[in-house]
Amino acid sequence: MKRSKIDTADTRRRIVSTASRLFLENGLAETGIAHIMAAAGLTQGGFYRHFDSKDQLIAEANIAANDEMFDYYAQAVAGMAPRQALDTVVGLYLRQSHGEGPEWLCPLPNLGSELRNTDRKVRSVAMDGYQRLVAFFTTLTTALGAAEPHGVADAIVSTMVGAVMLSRLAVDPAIAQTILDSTELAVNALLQPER
Amino acid sequence: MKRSKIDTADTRRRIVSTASRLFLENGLAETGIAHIMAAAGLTQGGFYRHFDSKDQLIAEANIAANDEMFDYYAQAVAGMAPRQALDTVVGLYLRQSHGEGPEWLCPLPNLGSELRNTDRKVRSVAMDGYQRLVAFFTTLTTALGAAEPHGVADAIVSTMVGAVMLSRLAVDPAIAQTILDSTELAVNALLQPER
DNA sequence: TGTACATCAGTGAACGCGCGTTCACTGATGTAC
DNA sequence: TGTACATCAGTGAACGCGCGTTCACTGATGTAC
Repeated sequence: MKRSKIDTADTRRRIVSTASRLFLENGLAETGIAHIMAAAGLTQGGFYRHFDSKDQLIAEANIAANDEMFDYYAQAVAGMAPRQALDTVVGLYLRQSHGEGPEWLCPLPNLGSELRNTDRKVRSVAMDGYQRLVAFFTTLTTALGAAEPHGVADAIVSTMVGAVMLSRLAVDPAIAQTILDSTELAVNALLQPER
Repeated sequence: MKRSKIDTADTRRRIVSTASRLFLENGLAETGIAHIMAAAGLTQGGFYRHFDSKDQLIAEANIAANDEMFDYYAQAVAGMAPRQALDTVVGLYLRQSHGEGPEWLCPLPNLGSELRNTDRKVRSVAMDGYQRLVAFFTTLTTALGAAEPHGVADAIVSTMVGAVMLSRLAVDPAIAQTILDSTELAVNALLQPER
């Protein structure tokens, strides 16, 4: 039966956020429409009242994931000095969905290689997330007086993305932890002023 | 009809190397058995004379990909001093299957997030590749007198894996190149002796 | 060394399954009067 | 404000398709004598 506009908008948001979580946890190919809709408390037939295709949902779910991560950052570093803000964000990124860490997941390390075989639209959403991360860190490295703020920001992002992807692939939790620890040391080293 | 033992072994190797290339280029889920067999000049029915399952082929294809990469490294750096060897391997890794670069692909950045949802066996093959990369770089950073050779090697590998994954996701080739360039700068910075 | 036969690599069709997508239907909502 | 009707969110079943896997069959190879 028809639903009120408010209910309809709620339902749509619920589908997107459920999908975002399932995609990030289990991968795009592993997560079917029927599974997403069931997890959102609906049946699969209703999906196409809200979205044209699975690809459209993938794009929106990635936008939502990025927005959630950056909103979290903005709140977490409000009022902090640049160096403290940078360390905080690196720590949050590396601890994403790891026990005590924040609950969001970044699409880049979690879906990375699967995103390569998607829509142009989805890829550009993913790269937007990348550019936002680099811009965020460039602001901080600039404030810290780095000689090449953009290059350092690029390197920090690549390192974090690689480290999170590898640590989630590791079967042995000790290896996963070592990877993350080495990344924090490396970020510190990259921020030492040039000699 | 039955084939000679030599032909049979040849066929098996051809299937593994064809599969390795297709998996790395197009992803595990995108690459079907029928597609692999056709690319190897066979029909899909013959697949199960050589392998028990697609998962077994994925594991073997990843082992083959790792072996090819490390054989290439061993040849490329033979006789080089540690610093030159390290720069050479970083350059080769970052230029994998990019125009002028080497033709192999490393499973970590190219299949990364897809490997997380596979067999325990496949995951451990992938992590073996990671450990071999770290061991390779640890030997070099130790020879270079780094204060924390293992930590630096870890960071170099995470950075390279993240950078290659991101550069392959980038729609814009200029961005892809910037990511790779920043990575070479970062590796240099990580190798500066501690102050 | 020659012959008769069992083996098994490879073929091509078929299997069941899960996927994304479509569709006829239901009935509360929102609108027109 | 009240009523009659069109809209459309959501249901549940069905669709076609491609996937991994199985199977009966073929005929050259390798083996036993």
